[in-house]
Amino acid sequence: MSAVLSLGEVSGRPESRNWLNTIIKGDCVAALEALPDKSVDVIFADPPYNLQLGGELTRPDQSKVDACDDHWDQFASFEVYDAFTRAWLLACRRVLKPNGTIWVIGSYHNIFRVGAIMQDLNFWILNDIVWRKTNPMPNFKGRRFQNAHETMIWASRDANAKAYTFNYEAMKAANEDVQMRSDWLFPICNGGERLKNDDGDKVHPTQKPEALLARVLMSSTRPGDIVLDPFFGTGTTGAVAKRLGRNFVGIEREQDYIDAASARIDAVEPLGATELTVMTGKKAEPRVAFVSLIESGLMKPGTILSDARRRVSAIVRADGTLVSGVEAGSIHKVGARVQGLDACNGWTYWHFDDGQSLKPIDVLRSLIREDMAKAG
Amino acid sequence: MSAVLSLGEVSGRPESRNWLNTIIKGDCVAALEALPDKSVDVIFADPPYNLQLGGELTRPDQSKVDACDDHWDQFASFEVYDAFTRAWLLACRRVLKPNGTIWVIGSYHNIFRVGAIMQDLNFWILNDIVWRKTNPMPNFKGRRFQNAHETMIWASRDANAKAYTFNYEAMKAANEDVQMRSDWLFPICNGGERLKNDDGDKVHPTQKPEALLARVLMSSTRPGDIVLDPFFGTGTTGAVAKRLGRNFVGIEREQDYIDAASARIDAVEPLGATELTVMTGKKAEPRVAFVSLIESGLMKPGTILSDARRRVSAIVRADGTLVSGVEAGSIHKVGARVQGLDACNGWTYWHFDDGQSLKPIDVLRSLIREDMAKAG
DNA sequence: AATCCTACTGAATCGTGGG
DNA sequence: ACCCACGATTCAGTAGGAT
Repeated sequence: MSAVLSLGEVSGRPESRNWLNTIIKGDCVAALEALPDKSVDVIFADPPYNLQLGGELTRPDQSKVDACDDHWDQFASFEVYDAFTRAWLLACRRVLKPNGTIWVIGSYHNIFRVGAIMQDLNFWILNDIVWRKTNPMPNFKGRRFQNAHETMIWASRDANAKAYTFNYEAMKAANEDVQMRSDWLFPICNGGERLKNDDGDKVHPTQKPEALLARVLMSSTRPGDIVLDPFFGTGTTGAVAKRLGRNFVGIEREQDYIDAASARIDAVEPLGATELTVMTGKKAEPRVAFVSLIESGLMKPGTILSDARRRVSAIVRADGTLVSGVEAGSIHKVGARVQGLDACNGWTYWHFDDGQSLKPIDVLRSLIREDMAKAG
Repeated sequence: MSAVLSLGEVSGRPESRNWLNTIIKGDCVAALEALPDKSVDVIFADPPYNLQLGGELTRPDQSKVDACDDHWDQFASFEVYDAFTRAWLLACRRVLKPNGTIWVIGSYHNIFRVGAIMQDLNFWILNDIVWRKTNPMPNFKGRRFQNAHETMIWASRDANAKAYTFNYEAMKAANEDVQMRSDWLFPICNGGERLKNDDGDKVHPTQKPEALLARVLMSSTRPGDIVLDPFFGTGTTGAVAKRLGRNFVGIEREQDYIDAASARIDAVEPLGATELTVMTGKKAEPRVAFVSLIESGLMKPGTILSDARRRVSAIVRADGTLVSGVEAGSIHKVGARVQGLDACNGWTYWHFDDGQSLKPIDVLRSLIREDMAKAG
């Protein structure tokens, strides 16, 4: 079974990390306070939604809807819920690395309060993501629109944390080569994935689908990252993290949920390194200085470069700068000046003649990068 | 031109309503305070989003993105924005009829604060609606998911206000005969619908598509209702309200927007009554007592009724009650008892044999209702 | 064997009107 | 205010048994 730690067993010493890939049993805020500062890369939080349900709800066939009326979802007032929310978000903030990000999922019952508090605590919202359900529960009384989605807030630690992980190219490739949008379509957690106890009842009333977590982790973490889930429940976050080669830490109060999560995670087979290689765009690739083309002999000083239509030309100087008429400077700056623009990507703007046709100098950069990759 | 009222011209006397189908020029809160209590059916509000833009944003081709950097979208802090939001929401609340509803649209920059404040002010959220854009602006820097949606909150005045308007049947009919979901797909406003000035520049930076407003008003208002828009802008709400046979009131500070809105609304041709007839369900039809079937001779005492499969039968008594075995009572109560359920719609459960087949007694109720309609 | 029928279920702030 | 009768209202999917 996956290790389960009681609160007293958690080592707060940064070098220990005995809490890695374990479930910490205890209150969310107390457990968070046992973890060291700036120790996790990403947090996924699925807090109580504070549904304020009235009486019972029946379907048109008079069957009863099995509502989420668990004690842990009950709060006396908005004030109490807000205080709870502020406490766990603040504790999360301390544990999060400076360039880490946090995801919080909710519905209209709670997500507005959560989002406002996140902003108040200086988290910087990067996106709100809509999980569109393919198969939501209908509105049985015909008094509202069918509540067919939930909302996730994705935020960095603060507005200045620019170096958070976002696997833009991988998301784009996974989405027919267009940018991944802020609305995602997934079925609710059903069928074989849904954990049931011996009586055939669901173990947890609000188990999230693994596909949702997989997209969250694939987009905002790298293999080996540490993912914290302060409301672990039956461990969807842990199961997906393990499968995707990420480390997890879960916090959970209820022993039933811990037992189910632990067994579930044990059964997960991690994917191999090849499957996990994240598609990266140019951003993640090493920077190449234009001068290194000259240094490596791929480009000779004095070479004449031009734009794709040979309307503008420039001469390569030995120091890696370019001259075009009166303009001199980097490939980017000169490219911008000759076009009268503020900026320009010189790698794609400037071309060289290889004897047959004009090719962008970017192809030479690719050769350099291949060499860099071989060198490890 | 549509009438434009200055603040002093607004009549606060309930019987005057000289502000109907006008644009009130002035500050939002001040103008709201000039309107009488409980005087509007629905409010649609598109408040400033408080975008906190950093520097300029350029596309990959180095063209500049024309951001919404207007003075009215600038707030010094979250506190200032919150105070502003609370003030206009509170003013709206007083003006709203007890069974009225309010729509507020926003993005992740402001919608969480707005939603939390709405809850604090005791508005009762009915749905959050996601407007999915078919053609959102891309994320040019590749650092986030494409922000492809905006969020609307639909709320009643308080939790006890149950008699708000929701045209459930019309929405369902408009959606391939399944319930309308909380995620709506529309293009952003451009092309001929987008108002441009003589220079070809857009008149308003955030003009909303008429299709969005049309669904809002078709779902939550009836012809003749009064729709208030406290941030009228270029009058999309007014134009759609007029077209759909609803009355509008707009509040706007900027003369340029007022001029554009006024001319725009003048050009709108209202639809006729036939086109505007709202599809309704059984809920809207008059109640019929089962005994009136007997009184009118459509059903004779002693008739034997059964369920659709002839598994259960019952005898009609002269007083409009039913007997089935030991159970006796109304068609609903006996229907529930014989099925072991808490409730049952006797009109659809019980059937009679017309010599050819079993028909639900509901067809007889329809005949009664036809007679009632003829009689006026 | 393939198809059909029935039962069940999912984070739900889910009615109206007369006495 | 509460109480109670009336009677309106569901989509996608899974599971298992019947045809």
